[in-house]
Amino acid sequence: MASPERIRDVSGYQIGSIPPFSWQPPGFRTIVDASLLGEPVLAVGSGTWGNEILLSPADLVRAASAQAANLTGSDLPAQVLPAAIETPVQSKTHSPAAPAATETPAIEIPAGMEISKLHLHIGAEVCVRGWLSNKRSSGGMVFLELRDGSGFVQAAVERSSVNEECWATAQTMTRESSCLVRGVVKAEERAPTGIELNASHVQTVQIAENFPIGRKEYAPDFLFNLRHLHVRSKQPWAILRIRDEVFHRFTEFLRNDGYTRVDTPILQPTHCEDSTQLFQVDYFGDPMYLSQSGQLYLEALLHGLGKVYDFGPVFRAEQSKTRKHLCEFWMLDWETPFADQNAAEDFLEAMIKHVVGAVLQHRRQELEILKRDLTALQRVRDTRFVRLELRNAITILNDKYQMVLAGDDDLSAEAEEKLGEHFGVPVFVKNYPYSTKAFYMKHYRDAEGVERAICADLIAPEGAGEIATCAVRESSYEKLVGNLRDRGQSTEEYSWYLDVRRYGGIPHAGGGIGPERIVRWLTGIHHIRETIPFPRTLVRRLP
RNA sequence: UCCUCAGUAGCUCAAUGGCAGAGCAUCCGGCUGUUAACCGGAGGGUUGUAGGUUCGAGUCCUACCUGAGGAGCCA
Repeated sequence: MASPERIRDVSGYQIGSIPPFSWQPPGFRTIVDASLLGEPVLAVGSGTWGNEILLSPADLVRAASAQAANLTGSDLPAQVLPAAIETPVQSKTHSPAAPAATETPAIEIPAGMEISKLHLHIGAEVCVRGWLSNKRSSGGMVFLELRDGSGFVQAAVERSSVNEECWATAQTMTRESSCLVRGVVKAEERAPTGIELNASHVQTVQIAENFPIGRKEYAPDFLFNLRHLHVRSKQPWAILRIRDEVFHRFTEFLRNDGYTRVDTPILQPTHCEDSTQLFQVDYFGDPMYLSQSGQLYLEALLHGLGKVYDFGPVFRAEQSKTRKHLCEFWMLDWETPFADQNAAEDFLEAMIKHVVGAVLQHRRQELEILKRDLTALQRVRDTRFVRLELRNAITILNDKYQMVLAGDDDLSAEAEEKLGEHFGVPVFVKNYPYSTKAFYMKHYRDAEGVERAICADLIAPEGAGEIATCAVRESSYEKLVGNLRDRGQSTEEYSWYLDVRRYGGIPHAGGGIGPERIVRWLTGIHHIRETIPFPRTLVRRLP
């Protein structure tokens, strides 16, 4: 099989590129030889954009190999191909009536090139398919700032180098119109991204109406009312791409470590946490509740599948109105058999570092758009997290930050911020009083007679606050029953959960992560509602 | 749920109790290297709602609505 370098040398194209059909490198003119005609991924199109051929990376490898064997001298395929293979042209609408103004017109869709890959094709003629995110003009020049989801690029349209129709299109195209722009890719330091498309052909797919969001600062309420349109802007783009990276890298880490993803029910008959408020729904006449955590189900699954995690939306009807709370958010719970608290903390730390490292590596452009301080994230990636007993954390806060906290007070938002500021890396605050924690946590009586849960909250720096939590679960049937009774809870409601302890119970530990809080922290974004495509908060239910 | 603040053009904001203003956006015109381009012109108003004080209220008072920030709770 040919190496990527070999393919590039022979063809002048990198793996993954989409050479136009008319392209004919020396000694390689019949790239599509007879042996390739049978490949289903091969597609040739002919339309206003010229004859074009789409090749997958695998095709390129095969093509380069084939060239070495038998390409020389054969020129049959050039005549055979267009008739032999169907064109990838979108079928036209059959409606005899003229389309309404807002209807997307039937057009021939040319092969396109993602903006994020343009830098690999300097000098090539390509077609960018996307939207006009902004437009600037200067006499005989129009600069089209294009967006296709993968990135942003500026196309320069010069009056003297396009036809009348394309010039008129470029001049009159409105912001957010969908369009096809063909041109030669070139390095251009005057362009915002250093790369520019020298446009030869401009065509609109649909002219956009006057877009309600301009290029300026707006109040949050205005933007969230238009969230369905705001997601086209650069800041949401950067945040949601970092969100994607975070979500992906968590599941990647867990899978690589042998964890099985198991999904827990969203409709649940009981509370998982005993403190938070639930959304109630009517379930064929009976009350059910939207999940606030899959934790209890995950513990049952652990006894069948070993290392497990779940990842999905959860719902809390708390009257919380802060920049750290959503009513609908995603939660990742994991559970590890035969693990103790130290193992849970080490695992959580490794997982967070994996995610932070991946975001630094793969989402650099997005972090720069958000003007994020990278050194703070690099320090997190490279430094061991702090581990601290709650009482020691309180001593630090009282001594160094003039706070007045008792030995077993829960940490306030201000206390969390000070703690993050003090260390500059995430801090595990360990062993809270059991009375403030959930009934399923294993607990012990300390030297001063305080009943403490074996647990830790992970507090992130830079004002991010609590981003994750982990704990050892109570594995004794009798003690769990006692925990529920002490709190006045019905053991009948939790009978299935208690049942798990009766058949080969084991010590185990696990935790929960709030990915949106991680995203808020990594992006440095002020409010958590920016970290989810369509936020649900106390005051927001639309769009 | 509690505390604090805000609401004026499509958007961001001005306006001592005395004529309702600017920038951006939109439309028209100009400019062959723009970077939220720039320059010239035009259109655009039930000042959140209801009531009150006053010769006169965007401005003062009361209630309500909406939003923002913070608290508690949590991921």
